[in-house]
Amino acid sequence: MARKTGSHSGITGPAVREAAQRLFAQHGFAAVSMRQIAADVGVQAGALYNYTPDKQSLLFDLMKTHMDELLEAWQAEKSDGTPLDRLEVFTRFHIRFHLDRPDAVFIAYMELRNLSPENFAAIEALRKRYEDELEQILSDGKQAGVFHQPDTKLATLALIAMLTGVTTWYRGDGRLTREGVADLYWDMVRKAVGA
Amino acid sequence: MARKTGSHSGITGPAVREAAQRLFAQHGFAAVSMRQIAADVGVQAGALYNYTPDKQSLLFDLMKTHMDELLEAWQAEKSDGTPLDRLEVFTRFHIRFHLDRPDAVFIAYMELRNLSPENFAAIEALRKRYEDELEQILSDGKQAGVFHQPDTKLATLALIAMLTGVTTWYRGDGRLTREGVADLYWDMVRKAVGA
DNA sequence: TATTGAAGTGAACGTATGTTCAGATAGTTT
DNA sequence: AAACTATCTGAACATACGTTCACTTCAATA
Repeated sequence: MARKTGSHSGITGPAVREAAQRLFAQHGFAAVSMRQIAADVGVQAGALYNYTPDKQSLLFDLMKTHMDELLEAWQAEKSDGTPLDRLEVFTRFHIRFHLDRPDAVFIAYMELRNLSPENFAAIEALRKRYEDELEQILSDGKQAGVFHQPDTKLATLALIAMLTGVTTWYRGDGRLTREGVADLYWDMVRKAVGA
Repeated sequence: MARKTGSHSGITGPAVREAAQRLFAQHGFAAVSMRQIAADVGVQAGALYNYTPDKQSLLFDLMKTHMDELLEAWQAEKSDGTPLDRLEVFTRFHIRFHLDRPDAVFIAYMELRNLSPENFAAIEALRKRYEDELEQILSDGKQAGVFHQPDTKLATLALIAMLTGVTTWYRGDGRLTREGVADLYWDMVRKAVGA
């Protein structure tokens, strides 16, 4: 957490978090040293401790912020239409949000092991809340007779894995636009639940 | 690589690889020390260097062996039926193979960043060969008019991500059997490609 | 029984780690 | 101009790392 206000030249809390996010995503949490992060923001290692109590908190802050933003963005985007409409909105939202934050997504999925037990539980709870949003849509759609997945919980996990996978291969300079990718995933999601 | 034959009490090459696999999967490659691996097999750190030239080679051996086994097992399992039959065989094979090796799968997907460039290229080539197996099935099925995915390459990546995701949540003591899980994934895969 | 040689020990190597802190630096306030 | 205070440096702390190696151990061989 940053101090009140920078008084001289100075780096910023966000700058530290951005550098950490980039480096953690590129090399992994355990493989990145505080000195590397410091060098990236142009400062000595000791100065980082004005912005974070320790390295572990830096990781947790990144993951917590990411999950909070995910849930908040979804609350702002979700709508009240038919299950089919809601599923399409969810699919396109998920693709867009994740393509916008490849580093944060990578960290959120890969560095869970490096969290302390309490921190891990906190992140898992947020992840579950997000999964529940999709599960509710699938559940409503099945009740309405428009979706036909035999197991709603498994379908939830399978679809999220499929959608999140986009971050592992999509490159902005490839043959597909972001909208094109979303269209194609939506086609598969809709069919997968039998709608 | 292990020496010819143990002459006294002795650990074994496989024992070292198994300990490394378990620990790498649990805590991550960079977070596990050679001393931890040594302690796990009941030996001092220096003794490990009778079985591997260095830590990096230990990781590469694990990933290479995993990918070789994956491709070899698939070659033994794949059949010559209709595209729909072949897709079902692939789906059930993938689920079964991956559920049998959660640690190896975890490492193969999470530790790519810790490989040297040459080692990375080698693993990526093997992964691509596996993806091509599924892509060929999807391509044949589309040509035959039985599958209807608009983009075969994306469908390949999406389906593999969906199927591989099973390792992140499946626990043997849960409510679903391995066969039940395979049935449910097969239902989604079939529908997702419009068959 | 004497010899061999692979397997393992335990200490050492140089280097790197996360974190702390006294002191220097320099805007801001009085 | 003086006092204040947030910021950053640079050195130091204890600990850990991957790797090497002279030496011991001990089953198998001759």
